[in-house]
Amino acid sequence: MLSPETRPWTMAQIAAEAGVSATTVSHALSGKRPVNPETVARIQRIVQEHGFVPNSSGVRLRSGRTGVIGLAVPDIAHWYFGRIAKGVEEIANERDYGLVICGTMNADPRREKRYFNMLRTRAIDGLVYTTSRSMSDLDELVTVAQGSSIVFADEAVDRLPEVPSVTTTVREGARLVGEHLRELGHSRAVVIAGYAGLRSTTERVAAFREYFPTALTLFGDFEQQSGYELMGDLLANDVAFSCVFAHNDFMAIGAIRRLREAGIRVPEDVSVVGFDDVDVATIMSPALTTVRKDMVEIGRRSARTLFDVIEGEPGSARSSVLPVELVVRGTTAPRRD
Amino acid sequence: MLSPETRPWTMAQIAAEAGVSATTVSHALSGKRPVNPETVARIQRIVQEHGFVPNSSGVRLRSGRTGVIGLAVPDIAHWYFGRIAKGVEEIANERDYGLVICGTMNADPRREKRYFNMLRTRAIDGLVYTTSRSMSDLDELVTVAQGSSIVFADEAVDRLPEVPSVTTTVREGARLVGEHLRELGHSRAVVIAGYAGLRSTTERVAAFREYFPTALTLFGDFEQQSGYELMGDLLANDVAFSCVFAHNDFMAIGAIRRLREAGIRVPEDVSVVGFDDVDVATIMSPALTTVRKDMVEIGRRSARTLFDVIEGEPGSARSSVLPVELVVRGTTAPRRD
DNA sequence: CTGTTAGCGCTTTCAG
DNA sequence: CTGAAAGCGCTAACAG
Repeated sequence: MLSPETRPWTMAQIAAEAGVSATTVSHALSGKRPVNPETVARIQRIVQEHGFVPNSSGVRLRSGRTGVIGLAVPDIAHWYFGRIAKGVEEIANERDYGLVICGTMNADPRREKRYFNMLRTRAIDGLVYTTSRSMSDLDELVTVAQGSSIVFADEAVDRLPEVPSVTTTVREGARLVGEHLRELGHSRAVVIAGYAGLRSTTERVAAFREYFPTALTLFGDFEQQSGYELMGDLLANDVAFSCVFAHNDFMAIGAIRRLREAGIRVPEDVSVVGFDDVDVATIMSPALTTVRKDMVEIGRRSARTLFDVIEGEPGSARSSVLPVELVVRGTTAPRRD
Repeated sequence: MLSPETRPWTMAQIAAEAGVSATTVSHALSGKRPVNPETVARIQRIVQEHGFVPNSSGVRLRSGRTGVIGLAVPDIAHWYFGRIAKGVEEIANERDYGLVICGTMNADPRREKRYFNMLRTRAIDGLVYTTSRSMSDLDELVTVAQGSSIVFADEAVDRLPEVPSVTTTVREGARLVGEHLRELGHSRAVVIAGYAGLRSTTERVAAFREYFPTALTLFGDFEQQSGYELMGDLLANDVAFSCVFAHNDFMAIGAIRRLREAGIRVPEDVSVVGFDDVDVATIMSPALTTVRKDMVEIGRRSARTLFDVIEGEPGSARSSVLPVELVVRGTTAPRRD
């Protein structure tokens, strides 16, 4: 770019310069076999001088490994997946792996094909896969999963039970919410749920029903707007309720906005609980009662599990389920008639 | 992983199976030279059957290109850098490039070394570099920048004027803020600025001074907490002001929180303006008056510029400066005595 | 239309 | 302690 043609030095050139063979340079740098200290010193000097670093394509072809893992997320700009990415990146970096991010744009098939191919072409050694909705091309994933290193983060895929996953106790989270609202004296609840196709949605709906068996359940898309609109529908239809369980904080925030516009106070008239514990939950006023999921930890754990798959004893990679925690803040209050 | 040893097929094996040479397989797949249609068909079939895809390490070693670009960001989980990443990813994907994300953890030297090395080892073809503070190891960057493809996103580096950058008209943004507050009748302002070492900070401070020449300026770190604390200092010292210009929305939000705790109303008693226009700015109430920067577009433009550097005519890559826009919402109001 | 050869840059036998 | 040679998987020149 700046200098027109700065072809980097090759090991052979360094070797020539040092008056030794490439083999010796290789070993001097890796320490994988004894080399005369003087020779090492000389090589080091020349390496320093030219800023030589072994070309990674050569190393990769030779070793059959890339030193890179992939992370597939629907949208990297999303708070939720950003946190996961942070955790994955942290561990990858620790292990001296690179991380390539594949945005799936909410399951755009062309995009998905692309990172499946990265696995197939051995451009990456493994993949952490996340999704916020049901897969567009599950069949292809099933094929690719054979003989590849994959870990599902946050959401497992039912059809692939053998693939390790890192999930959370969402069922327990929903129970905590139900219990909390019951203790506050509420008896009529509505649920603004996540995607209908996700296991985590089904589980939460079922668990919440243990406390509110007849709770009306509407399915949204995890975006604020959908919480807003679904709440609008509820109000337009005169549904009677004194509390809302939203399957994530963004939808909860949207629902609260809609309630306020209708002159309904939160938490005085209606209690609202979210899920995930986004940053905003503490900023808003009143602060949002929610269920905390440690997204960064999900990322970390997923990456570690992936490395178990890649480097560990066969079968050493185990699925794990991380705990969640109810955080009671200001959007829930005792029922008032 | 699942199947114990599924070594992928090599081109040579496919060739043997098809009764042709590897060369022919290569050309049949790439179309770079005519191949007998029947032969092509046969090869296609075998390729399909075994799910063959050319090993990328081989291709890379041969071609000298990796088909991957890097993105260095302080923290991928941060709203700001997530947006940039989204834009970069979008364009990379469009060009069939992979994107590796390098978290610099706010300029951790070990981390920075790591992705500089990726450039050096030719593990990536180019790098989009962002920073939120002054560089930890500018000298190393200067060295690496020689003969490598780099683009600075969002913040240019003064010592490297030849490196293309994509920035915004922050100066103009600060002027708009000054003008707006003047028009509302304010005469005493304080500034909660960004890192002192950044050009964008200096520029904004200077531009705002055109309207409020004596505005007290405190430097923060772009985090909410710092806006909160700096506002605390201002209050503790009885500084007289009726409006605040914060260099980003998070600090603005922190400052507002602190003002409220002190019983000072926004915007009735004090007007507050942020910068960037984060999602939360619209959610909070009153909604935040701020200056909108299109972060995703910065990402896109940076990636395009990087591809100009990598693939374009030498010298075809140009720095660009994107516009910003004042968004007047609810946290600013006419001065009241 | 097709094959042979060579070589990208590296590491690892095997042989001194 | 060191080197020569082979080969990872692919493709471009050079022959047919």
